[in-house]
Amino acid sequence: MIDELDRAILRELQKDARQTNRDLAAAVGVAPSTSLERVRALRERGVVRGYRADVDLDAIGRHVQAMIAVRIRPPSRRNIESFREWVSRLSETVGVFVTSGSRDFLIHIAVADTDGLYAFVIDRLTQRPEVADVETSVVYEHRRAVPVDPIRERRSEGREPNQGRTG
Amino acid sequence: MIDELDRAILRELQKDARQTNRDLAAAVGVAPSTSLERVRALRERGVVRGYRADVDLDAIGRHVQAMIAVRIRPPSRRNIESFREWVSRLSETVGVFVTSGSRDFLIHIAVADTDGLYAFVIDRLTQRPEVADVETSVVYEHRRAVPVDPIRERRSEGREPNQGRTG
DNA sequence: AAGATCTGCCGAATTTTATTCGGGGCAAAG
DNA sequence: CTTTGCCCCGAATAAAATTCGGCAGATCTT
Repeated sequence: MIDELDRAILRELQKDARQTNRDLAAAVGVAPSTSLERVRALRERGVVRGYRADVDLDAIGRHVQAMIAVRIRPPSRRNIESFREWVSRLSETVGVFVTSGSRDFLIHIAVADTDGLYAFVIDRLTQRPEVADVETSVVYEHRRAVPVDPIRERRSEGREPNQGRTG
Repeated sequence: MIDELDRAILRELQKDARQTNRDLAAAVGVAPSTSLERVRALRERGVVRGYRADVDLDAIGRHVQAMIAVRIRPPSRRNIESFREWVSRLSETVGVFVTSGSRDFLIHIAVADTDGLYAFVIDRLTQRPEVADVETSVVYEHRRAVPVDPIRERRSEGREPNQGRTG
């Protein structure tokens, strides 16, 4: 389903999703028309959901990031989904993880300063009656990785990419 | 520093970082040459760090995601930085948060299945002597948000964008 | 208040890139 | 050994990015 050429393309598009198709083709070692077709297929199959700018939160005035663990009581579907929708829409929210374990949500937020962090917790979160418990951790650093490598790939029946002629 | 036009551009580039500059210009209501210049400036100033493809982890065979809280003992700079570098490079790792609070790291991973999750914890993490405590939470869902809106903006001396002539 | 100056926007011309499409090689199937 | 299918390639066309001279409005200067 996903061959080595696809993976190479995904790696490149993680590094720079806006590089020209010519550069992409050169980087992965195929003709531009080939990489164009592969990228189109990856999008159509939903492997690539889209392309996003990577914005420096500090540069747009959000100098403080935090991860907030929240417990919902009772953790009914109704409460979970309702809270998820609500928190996703807050302007402070950068990401939302719905989790198992002792906490139901991990909310990644970015705010202007520590006052903003405090205000988020005591003004926003505690507004919600289903929020039973909150634990805040300041995020000192956040790094993203490039998850494209094959993970203990189960042997698939798919063909490897045809190398064809090279001239 | 960041005016409303910049913010509109950032919002658009969150929706689709690969839309053509013409479309971007139309979406934010300026000429293509103007939006091109703005985007170039945003990149040069470091507001936009780059552009990344949004890859569906499930579609590339990583069916299980988890958030793993790790405590490092002793939490010395040496141990923290060494662990951060090491964990960032693992193929399972999607993101790494360095945090305050009772845990020093939050590691977002994506693996093939629950076996892979178990293996990550007992084979990888416990290999490291500085890892004192590990707590795993399965991630049922992960949503990203679009953090571009102004957050309690301090009044800055920057000029608002000149609207100029419209014809 | 009037002129000078600066900033940012515009639009046409040029350069670069994306996109399309017919054809060929390799591999598996018959 | 022939057929079939898949993937890749490269040239031609269409579309987009990029450059740049010039203008409008705001601010500064005198």
